[in-house]
Amino acid sequence: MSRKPMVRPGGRSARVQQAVHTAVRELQAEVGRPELTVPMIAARAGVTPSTIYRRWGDLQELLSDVAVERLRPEAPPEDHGRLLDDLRSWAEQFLEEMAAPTGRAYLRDALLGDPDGDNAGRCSDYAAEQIGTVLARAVERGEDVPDVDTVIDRVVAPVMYRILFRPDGLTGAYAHRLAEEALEGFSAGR
Amino acid sequence: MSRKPMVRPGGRSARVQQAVHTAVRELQAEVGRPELTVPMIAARAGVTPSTIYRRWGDLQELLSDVAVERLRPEAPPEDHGRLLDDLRSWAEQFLEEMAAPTGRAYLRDALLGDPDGDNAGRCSDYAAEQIGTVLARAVERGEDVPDVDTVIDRVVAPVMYRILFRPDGLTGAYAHRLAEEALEGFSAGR
DNA sequence: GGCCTGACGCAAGTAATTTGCTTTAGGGTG
DNA sequence: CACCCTAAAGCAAATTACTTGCGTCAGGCC
Repeated sequence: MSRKPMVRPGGRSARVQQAVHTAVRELQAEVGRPELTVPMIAARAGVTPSTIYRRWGDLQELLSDVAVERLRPEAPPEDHGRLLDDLRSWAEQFLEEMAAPTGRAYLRDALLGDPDGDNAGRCSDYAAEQIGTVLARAVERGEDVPDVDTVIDRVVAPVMYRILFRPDGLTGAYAHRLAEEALEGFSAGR
Repeated sequence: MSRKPMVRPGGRSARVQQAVHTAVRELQAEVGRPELTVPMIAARAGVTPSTIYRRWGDLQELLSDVAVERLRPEAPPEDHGRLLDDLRSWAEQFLEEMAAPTGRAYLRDALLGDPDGDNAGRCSDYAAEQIGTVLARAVERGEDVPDVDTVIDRVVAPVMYRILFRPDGLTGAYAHRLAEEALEGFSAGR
């Protein structure tokens, strides 16, 4: 029942979706997010506005789609050979990416135009996947590890909460501390 | 530099603000959030649309204002005579309030139309204040207590994260567990 | 009590959104 | 491979929302 159809690559829908997404990214860079309008995007994408309205409903849902795409991690987390180091480093990068002005903007957009919580769920899945990778590696090495959910509660949630609700004074050190505390009581704990 | 002036009660601005906020709440109940429009609110409040646009900028900022008001806690947390019980009970109520459809909607609105993060900060302050009260009482009793920030990281943040990103399967038991874990290592811990 | 400022009302102009109808691309079937 | 059938796109008119300039008024401050 989503407005985002599962289009096969190569079809016309796919080309339109591609063109529109590209147009959004280009225009975001050129004129800035607050000046963006649906007709402007449509013109750039070589599409009529009504197409966008019909497919995405409104600007916010479209931006939400684009934002989620950009929040998808591009590479698996770095491997430092030890859970504590992996998690610390991942948390730090995660925080830096999300707390940067551009990251925060994407995050807001992703949450914003998301009536059914679908895109938000996707963001959460990305993080869970990354953490799953880190933990799986540690298990492979024979380390004793916590649940993915525990790490989400102890690391991801605090970072997100602070980014969204109290955006001041976020440092890499904070991310490190969270990672360490999340591992207390496990073999990887300090 | 906010668009929300600190109007003294009794002035005309105050009356307009009051009328508009009331109109928003009434119409939210009557027609539902997605059907809300600025002209509709203006008509109900007995005000011209341009007044709303000039004062709030757009619908989202107005809704954000209204939402923050409704998220303000109405009473101090219950006193059960023991930190663990106080925190458990508070966390449960907090979760229930925020996870309910209406609470989630307010939360989203509050975050949503909030360019400067001002309203989000206010929400966080509300929670911090409530927790501060709970902890202060415990100190009064001679209990050993964690920081407000620790409780926020361990209880508030996970609840909020799940509400925003993974809205399924939230139960009071989860809130209890978070409260208990937040107090581990303190005199109130189980 | 009389100015002065900031906020509101009004109305005209501009831009965005919705909608009904037509056209077309491209997948499915024989 | 050609033909239909449907989902999605184009087009254009109608509606609705938003912006803006200017006149007016309330109410705070001498």
